[in-house]
Formats: sequence, C-alpha cells, structure tokens
Amino acid sequence: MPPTYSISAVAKASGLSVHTIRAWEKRYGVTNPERTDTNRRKYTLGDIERFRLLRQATENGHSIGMIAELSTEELQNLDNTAEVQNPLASNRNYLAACLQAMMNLDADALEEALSHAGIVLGIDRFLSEVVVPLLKELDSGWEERRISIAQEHLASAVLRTQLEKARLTIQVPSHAPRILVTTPSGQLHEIGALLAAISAARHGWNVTYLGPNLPSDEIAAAVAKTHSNAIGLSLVYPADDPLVDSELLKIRELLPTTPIIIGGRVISHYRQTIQAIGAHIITDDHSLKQLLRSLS
Amino acid sequence: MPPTYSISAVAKASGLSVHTIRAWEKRYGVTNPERTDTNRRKYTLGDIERFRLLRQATENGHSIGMIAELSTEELQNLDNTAEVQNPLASNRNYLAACLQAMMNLDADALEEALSHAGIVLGIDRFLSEVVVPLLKELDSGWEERRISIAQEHLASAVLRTQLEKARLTIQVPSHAPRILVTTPSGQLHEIGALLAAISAARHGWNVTYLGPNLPSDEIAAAVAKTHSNAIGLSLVYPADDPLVDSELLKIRELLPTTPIIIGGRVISHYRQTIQAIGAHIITDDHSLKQLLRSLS
DNA sequence: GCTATTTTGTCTAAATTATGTCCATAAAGT
DNA sequence: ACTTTATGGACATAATTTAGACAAAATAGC
Repeated sequence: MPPTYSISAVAKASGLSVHTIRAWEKRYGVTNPERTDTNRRKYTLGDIERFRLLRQATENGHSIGMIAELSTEELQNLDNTAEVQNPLASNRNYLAACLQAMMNLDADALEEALSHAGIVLGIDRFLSEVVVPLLKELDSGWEERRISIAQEHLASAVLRTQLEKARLTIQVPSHAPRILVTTPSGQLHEIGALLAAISAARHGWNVTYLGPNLPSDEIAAAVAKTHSNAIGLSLVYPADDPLVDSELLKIRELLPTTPIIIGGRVISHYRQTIQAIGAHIITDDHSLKQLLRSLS
Repeated sequence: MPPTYSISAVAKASGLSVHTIRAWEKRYGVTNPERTDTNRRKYTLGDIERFRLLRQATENGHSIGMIAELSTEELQNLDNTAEVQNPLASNRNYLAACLQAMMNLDADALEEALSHAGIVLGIDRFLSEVVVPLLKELDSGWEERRISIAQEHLASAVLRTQLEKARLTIQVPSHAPRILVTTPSGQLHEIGALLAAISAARHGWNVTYLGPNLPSDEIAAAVAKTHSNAIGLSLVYPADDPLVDSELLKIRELLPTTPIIIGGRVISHYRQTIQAIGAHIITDDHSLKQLLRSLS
C-alpha cells in the first residue's frame, strides 16, 4: 500500500481540518507520514483510518492528548467501548443544510451536505440522525404541502445515490445469510426499502435489492433463485391499497416458510394481513437488528 | 502492428485535455509514447487506460505528483482494492457478462461487470457499447417474456447506481448552461432520463435531475427555481397515455419559450403533440450533442 | 470558588511547490 | 487555407509547509 494521499485528501476523508492534522502531528506525533522530495506529506489509507478513529474518539469525549499514543488497534477497541455520546455533535446542522438545499432544488449542495455528514458521522449515525429525520421531514412536509413534488423527487434521487454509495462501503462475507429486499406491487416508494437494505447489510446479511413495486410471484421466484433466507418488505405509501393485502397473502402462499419482515410508515393499515401471514413487524433499526440476529 | 492513437484521441478517451497530457508527460513522465517519423506521439490502448486511471485517481483526491510514478497495476489497486483487472482481457464481452448476471439475479456480478466496463471502456464507450445495448435487450426481452420483472428490476437498480456513479465523475463549470431532466407524469421509467442526464453533463451542461413522473406545473416551477435554460424529457413507457399529451401541452403553456428536448423509445406515439409544442426530438447521443451545442 | 496553567482547535503570514491552462512559433497533417 | 501537433516557457491559482499567535475550554492548584 504505497502512501499517496495528500493532506487535503486525508482531511476530506477523515472529517478533520488540515490544520488539526498538522497540529496533532506536531504536538502528539499521531502519524509520521513519509515525505515527497519536496517535503509534502504522503499518507496511506491506514493513516486515514487512524485519523478517523481519532476524530471519533475525541468527539466521544476522549482528549486527544490521552489517546494520541494509542495504536490503531487500541483505538478501534476504545471506540467499541465508548458510550459517551456527545450531544454537541452538529447533526442538526447537517439536517438543516440538507433541507435548505432541497428547498432550493440545489442538487450539488444537497449531495455535498449528505456526503460530508456520512463521512463525519459514520454510517450508523448518518442513517439515524440525518437520513431518517430527513425522510420524516419529507413525509410530513409533503402532507402539509410545504414540500413540492419536485423537491421530494430531487431529495429522493440524491439520497438514493448517497445511500447506494454508503452501501458499497459495506462488505459482507458471501456465506452470510441472504435477504431479498423490495416493496410489493402497489408500493412505489423505494427509499425505505433502500434504508432497510443498508441496515441489513450493516447487520451482516447479503442483500439482494430489487427496487419497488415487485409482484408476488416475482418475489417468490426471486427468493428461490437467490436462495434467500428471508424477505424484507417496505410499506410507505399508499396506506390503504387492497392490492397490497392480496399480494402479501400470495407471497405467503407461494413461500409458506420463508420469514417475512415488514416495516414502514403505513404498516398499521395492513396489520391484520401482516399478522395473518405471520410476518415480523419492525419499527426501527434496533428491532430489525434483533430480528435478523434471531434468524441467522 | 498494434493500433496507435493521437494525443487528441487520447484526450477524448481519457477525459483529460491535450495540454494536461503533455504537462503530465513532461513533468512526471507518466507515459513515454513512441513517436512517428515526424515526432507525433503514438499512444497505445494501455496508455489510454493509464491516463484514465490517473484521472480517476486525481479526482478521488490523490494529487498527480504523488501517483504519477505508480505502475498501472498499482493504480488499478488504489481504490478498487477488490477488483483484479486484466488489461489483456479487453476483448471481454461485457454485455454478455451483464446479461448473464442479470439472468442469475446476481447483483454483485452485474455490478462488477458494469463497473469494470465503465473503467476500462471509458464513459462514452461504456454508455454506447454496454448500457444502451443492455437497455435494448431489456426492452425486447421484456416484451418477449424472456426477462422477468425481477430481473428487470435488478438490472434497473444496479444500472442506476452505476450510472449515478459515472455521472459523479463528470465535472461541469458552474456557469455552464443548465438543463432540467425528468420524465412527465405517466412516464415511470427513469433509466432513459438518467442516460440523458449523463449525456448532457458530458456535453458540458449543468444537469438538475429530478427522477421520473413529475407533473407539468412542478416542472415549470423547477425550471424557474433552478434558472434552467432547457428541459430534457424521456418517454419510454407507456406508449399511448393521453396524460402525457396533456402534460406536454401544459408544460409548453407554462413555459412558452424554454427549449424542450424529448427522446426515448415511444416518442413516435406522441409525435403530433411534440411537434405542436415545438419540442426538439433527439434519437441518439449525437443528435443530443448537436442540439445542446446549438442551444448554448 | 477563583485564579493560573495547560490543552486544544483554529488562524495568520510568508515562502515554496503543484498544477492546469495558455501563448508563440514552428512543423506537419488534411 | 485550416487544423492539429510539438516545444519551451509563462502565468495564475491553489495547495502545502513552517513557525508562531490566539482564544476558548479544560484542568490544576490554592
């Protein structure tokens, strides 16, 4: 792994400023990068990872002076055991920036804000503190006519791209259990399904994501073809479509034993059918995690 | 005798300017092309791939001075650590690999094939030699029931991600003319619109992409808000929806002077309306390029 | 509780280096 | 004629370096 990253590249990737990186180096010797012939610092991917861990640790309340000498390995363990949440974290700012960019139909700014949030917050907090609130805001704003269709479309398109980007960074062993994620016929909104796909991947599952609006027989055939161990379905809109009920029943008919996991804003409207087919209901990432663990 | 390429051909294929290519050669010795009897540079396919990798790496945050000395192999492994790429296998049939992966519902393989094709072929050839034929195959295969809905969904989802990825690598100056790309109400397929968005960006336009199925009044409002100089609409399916006709008319009513560019598989079914509102019809990338040039 | 000190992130200034772009001129293709 | 290319040099902007300053926050000492 040849060292090829410039200090600005490290700054972008780690969420620190170039000033801070140099200060930490001078004061605490957190890294000792090679130099070019002309004295420029040359960083490795490992350095980036180290700076990222250091930033997370400092944001969790550790002072940089105390942890600077720790090895990268020790930093990882430290991070796993740190529970101190820093309420000062500026998630509000990201959310506000996203909303403003969306209102202005400024795709570049929205992308910038989301991308930066993903780097600085880490994927878990990015999802729970930015993406989910943003989706809620989209929901309520759309109902109250505060958000136009165009704004919602723009947000969906950019968000989708960023979520896919986040998904690419997750690596899952190929022997892990497999889940098929989609939405049934009649359900056109896919962001919820995409979120579920990322969560499942985060929790160690191989995900086959098939987008929205998939008929029951296709779902069944796809489950067979991909040897999936479970199905994830997202129900967001509309709330009272009898087609959804019948599709759910058909899926259960075609796949009598496959666990079906259902989540989304409008699950309550289909609760009767969901219970009839013995599907699992999830309401948040934590319940999804529990459920997936029990299934694997 | 292997084929060779002029510096301008390399510039087009790699996305660099001829100035930059010569500067990189002079300053960092990134390549050492043979010369003709009259001292013109003669590049090989390998040189083109090297320049392309260098451009991608620089856009990824590496500075050219640091990576110029790396071998082509090291460049390939810089960011795509998992992918082992064989430049000798450039005759590989990407399209076939994509189709097979799609048939097997193997999202990972499809993603791998598309991503690899995008890197090796460059964006233009990737679009014209892989994406467009794949879309045509999807179309015909779907009509002939050779391809299931699940397979089509999978292909759409993965393709969309790869296209978005490709779009991110295109950089356009912010003062460039602006085009809004979407599909009108009733048109749910978005891949064509995404393709058009990429083409427009390739031809130097700032693109605001708003996804499929956008009502006419929203389109008009978005054009005003983003100060767009033109509208791009994609019509792929369905072929005979009176809603599309009325939406097109409404758009023209709301925006009497904005150029409207329309393309897609089913434009012939709406030809009368398209002519009535004085919209431009494009049939391929070349005609789009011509048209955009005349508008800017 | 209240200073004094240390820690820490941020910032400035000035010099150096990096990098994309451009020019002028000559030569070669078309 | 017009375009493309080669060469060497010039330029402007951006990035990086070092040394040090500064203010807010945390910590220590009393």
